[in-house]
Amino acid sequence: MPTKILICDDHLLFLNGLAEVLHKFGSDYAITLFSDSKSCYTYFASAEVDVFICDLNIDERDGFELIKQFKKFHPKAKVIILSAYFEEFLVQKAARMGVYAFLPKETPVDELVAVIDQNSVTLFNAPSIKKSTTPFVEKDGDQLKKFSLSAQEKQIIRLIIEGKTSKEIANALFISKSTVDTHRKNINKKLEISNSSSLIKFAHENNLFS
Amino acid sequence: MPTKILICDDHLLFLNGLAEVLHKFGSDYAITLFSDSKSCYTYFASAEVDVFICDLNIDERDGFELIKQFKKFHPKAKVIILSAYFEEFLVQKAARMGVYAFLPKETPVDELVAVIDQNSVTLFNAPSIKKSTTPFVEKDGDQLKKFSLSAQEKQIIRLIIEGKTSKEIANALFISKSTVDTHRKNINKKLEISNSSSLIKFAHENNLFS
DNA sequence: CATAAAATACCTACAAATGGGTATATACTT
DNA sequence: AAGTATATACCCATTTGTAGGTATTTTATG
Repeated sequence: MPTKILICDDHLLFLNGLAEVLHKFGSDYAITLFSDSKSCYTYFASAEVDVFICDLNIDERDGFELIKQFKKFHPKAKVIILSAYFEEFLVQKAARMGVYAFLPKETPVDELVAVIDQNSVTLFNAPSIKKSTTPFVEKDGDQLKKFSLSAQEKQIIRLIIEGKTSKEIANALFISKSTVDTHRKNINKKLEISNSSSLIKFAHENNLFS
Repeated sequence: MPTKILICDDHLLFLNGLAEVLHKFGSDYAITLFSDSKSCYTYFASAEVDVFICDLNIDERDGFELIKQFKKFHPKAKVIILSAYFEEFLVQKAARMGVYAFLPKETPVDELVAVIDQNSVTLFNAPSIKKSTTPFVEKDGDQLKKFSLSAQEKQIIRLIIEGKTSKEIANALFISKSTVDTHRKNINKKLEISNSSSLIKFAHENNLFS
């Protein structure tokens, strides 16, 4: 009996490519593909699935939400996240949700196949995962410590610098906009500033990013 | 004679998948793969390449730099960027560098194959790219410099970067706040952005000041 | 001179950010 | 056990920014 694999990723080239690669290098797989979360949702509500492979950003939506829904229908299926990002909080959240594996997209094919086929492996300590670099933290601890910004605050600063709005940051971090606003408030208070341009200026002057 | 394609992307699964898919759905291709920029660089310095497909973020490095080096050795080759991001300045920069196509990773396979095989098509107005409406690009590669900012606009950008509010800028320049708002509006329209963080990001990435 | 570009300024409306407060739960430290 | 820090989330009100429109004046350029 083939292993029923469901893959959802809005990057079509990746989606098609992954399917090809799994067919070629994998075992006996029956693979179903979706490039949008909606049709994917309606599918897994009515079909058998052994392994669910998905990205975290599918058509601007929360991949975790999709996984949560998926697990209602297939509590015993393996869920494998293939993500390009390795922020700590993403991995932690995935682990809390009972996700089977959190792998980077630069995972070798044979490793992915092994994760799909084998049942014993623990998957959150894959070698690739250790690369996870958090831009602010390791820098010059001195200058930053006097402002004592928390990890989450730094994370939010980074997203502000990238041009994200509070709403977008909330979605990216899976928290409420209210919480983002609270963090921004605290950040501004700590740094004694009153707008995001000054925040970015501060970040530049303190070499917060490479 | 096969089309010699060189692909560089640090997402191994994507890299392998893309190669498989091109072999299956494409024409006569000779495909070479690299997952890191260094070995890729040494390769294209000594081999023939017709089409160079790459990502913009390869092992934390600037894909543009890699492309620049590539074009020294293969000025006539097609360069195709497959990116997950469509920030305006990225597309602009790519066009200025003479990149042949800037496609999203969610491009259908047949479309990518068409871009590789055909020579007549202009590739910045591929259907997929229209999702991120880019007026410059549709008007051919020439008018890309058309985001020309006036002196006053640059002056205002400078003050925004310094953390000034519109009211403060108005006082500093002895003009009305309404006028400052109008300028900001025009700036955002020209740069196709919608908040000041993105403006600052743009300014830094294009070395407007420094 | 005529025309285009730039700079000026206002109106309306809505979105986003800021700053004050409160509140709960958790985690870590002393 | 008590205190501190952190993360979460909401209330309120105000300020700031964004985006559409229109319109006048100045400047530059062919």
